[in-house]
Amino acid sequence: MLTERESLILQIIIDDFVKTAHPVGSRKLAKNERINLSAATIRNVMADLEEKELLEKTHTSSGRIPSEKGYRYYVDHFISPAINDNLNVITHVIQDNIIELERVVQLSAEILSQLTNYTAIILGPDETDATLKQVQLLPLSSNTVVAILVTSTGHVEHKSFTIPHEISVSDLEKTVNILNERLVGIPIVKLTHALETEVYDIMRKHIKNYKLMFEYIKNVLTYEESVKVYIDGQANLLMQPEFKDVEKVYDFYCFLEQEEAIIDLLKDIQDGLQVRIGQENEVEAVKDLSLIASTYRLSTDRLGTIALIGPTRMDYRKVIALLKSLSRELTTLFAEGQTT
Amino acid sequence: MLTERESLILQIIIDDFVKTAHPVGSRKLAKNERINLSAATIRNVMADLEEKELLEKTHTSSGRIPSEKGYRYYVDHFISPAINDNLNVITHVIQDNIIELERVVQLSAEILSQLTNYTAIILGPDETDATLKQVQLLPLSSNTVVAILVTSTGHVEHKSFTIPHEISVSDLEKTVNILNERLVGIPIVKLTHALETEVYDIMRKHIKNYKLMFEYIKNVLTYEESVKVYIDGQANLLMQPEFKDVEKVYDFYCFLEQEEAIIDLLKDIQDGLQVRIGQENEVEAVKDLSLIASTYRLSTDRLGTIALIGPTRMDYRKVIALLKSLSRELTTLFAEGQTT
DNA sequence: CATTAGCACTCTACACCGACGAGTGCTAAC
DNA sequence: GTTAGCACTCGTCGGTGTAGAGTGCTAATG
Repeated sequence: MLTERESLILQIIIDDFVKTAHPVGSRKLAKNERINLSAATIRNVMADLEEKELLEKTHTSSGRIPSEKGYRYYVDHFISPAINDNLNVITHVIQDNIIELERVVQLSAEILSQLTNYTAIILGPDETDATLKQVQLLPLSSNTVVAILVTSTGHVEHKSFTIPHEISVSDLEKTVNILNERLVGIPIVKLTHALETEVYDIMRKHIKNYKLMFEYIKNVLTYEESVKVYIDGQANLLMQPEFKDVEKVYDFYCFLEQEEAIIDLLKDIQDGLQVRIGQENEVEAVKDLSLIASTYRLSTDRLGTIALIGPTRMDYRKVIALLKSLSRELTTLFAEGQTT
Repeated sequence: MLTERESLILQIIIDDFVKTAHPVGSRKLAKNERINLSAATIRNVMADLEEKELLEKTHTSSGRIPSEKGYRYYVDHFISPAINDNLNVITHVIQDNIIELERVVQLSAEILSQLTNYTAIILGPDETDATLKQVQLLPLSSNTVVAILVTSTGHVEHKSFTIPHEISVSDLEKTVNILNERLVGIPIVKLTHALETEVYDIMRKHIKNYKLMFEYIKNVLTYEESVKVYIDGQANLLMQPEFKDVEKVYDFYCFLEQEEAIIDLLKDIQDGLQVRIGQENEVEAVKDLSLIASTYRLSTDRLGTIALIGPTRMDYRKVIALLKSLSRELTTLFAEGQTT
């Protein structure tokens, strides 16, 4: 445990470093109004804090910078969990009283990244246990068809195909009927299986070109990614001094290009708010960045994730308050429906 | 016009500079097998080429680098328009004989960026003159609805809403029927107008909460962006030496974050292949990069754009061949439908 | 007359040096 | 316990010198 004085100094050092990105020295601290100690005393305290691994030096005679452990301490002890000012960030922006869910999420990412100057990532809910609500095959021209697949959660997937002449319109219609009869209500992930056990035989009886048709249907019903990823403010991080060398930028951008990696990073964010500082992240490309993540609730059983990525030197207090507020706001927004 | 010798030297200089990114000097050129001249002679030729503004120096005693005009000359004179090797880049990759259009386009962008190490941008076709094919409102739970809108071109748009209790399921059904009766076949851009002239009165007669409902419908039918943008290989450019300073990276990435800007950049790419070198681009953020763009045809009247962005020091020959080949390939792919 | 060898010149990249300043740790005095 | 003072460390910045790559010009050459 830290003494009162140590706490104060650690806090001021972090606040200062977050602002300036320069190591902070004892003289500078001594000038701070909140401290009435000489530089020498402060040096002693700083030495103690360094011994406790909360501070680091960049070289033997430099000022101190917070270590990751230092940030961790800051987050755990200096940020009151009670900050619950509802900032109404979103509600302020939505003038329209009609809420289009996807748009709201996208907007949230935008706002978040603009307000913080970090990179915002929002995941839609995991749709893996949704069930099939409806299948539709709509012919567009003589040889193209658009297939539309709706899940119980309102997720819509569509694919356009060019189809061979062997397949007739009436066969398409018949097939859709069969699918809707047999497959509605089945979990998305089990569709391909159900297709083979439930549908194949029926198709064989009623459809002329059933083999070819079956291949198409299988393709339509093959579910791909289950989570939607929204990113905003990618370029923001480039302005941070920790990104001055292109190497780091490259690693990070490669990471952002892979949706799976992003999902991987955020997969174990459960209820509540999490802060992961530097090495605490398991994903290599984020190991010298910090992640603040929280969940929001689209409906009782559909959880989305909302996150910010920035340098470890990050304004945790502000970001945490913001994210907390936003995730709460999103949840109530989706729960209540529109606010007339 | 250039002499034989000048042509050769210009060509070799550009080829070399494209490979190494270092200014090329006379001694280095003299060693090239394709040239049997002394360094001094070459220097004279280079001076001539510089006078014609095809070459530049980075400082008084440096080797030469191509100017933008030099690249332009290279592209116009040294790249035979006849390169028509069908590389079958796409067809090689699609093992599956079922073609999902959107996936193909996405895949193309991926392949293109991987093969070239530049950034690939593909635009879907302009959908502004498509007409409405179908509207659907599917209730998901007591207070959520998903609206699905299909155009004649197979474009599917969907929006999820939370709706107030005042609106009943039967009213929803009635509304959808009215919409499909009255609006199918109308161009997307004119939907909001048609809604007010054609539908409002009918709704008033048949729907209980017609005013509120109308607001929702209006929202559903409001068309947003008309062109889809696929980007791949954003990070690629970071490896190019011309991106070593973060400033440039920042500008470029800000550009990529704005879809409108991208569409703006590519809007006047018409039939055929275009090469825009550096300043030839009108968009500020791309003024020191080069753009190679071509069109592909999804169906008779639906044109998409496929483009590569890289440094002006670019392997034009390779890129042009590749893009030509790919755009042709896409066009035939979509025209023929699947190749069984 | 085109080509080439030679030479003086220019400019960059790089390493090195020294001064300066910010900061530390330690010790002795308050 | 706190502070002033001092020696010491290290990074930054400007200047300086050298090596190397490259040029332009001129005079010699075939």
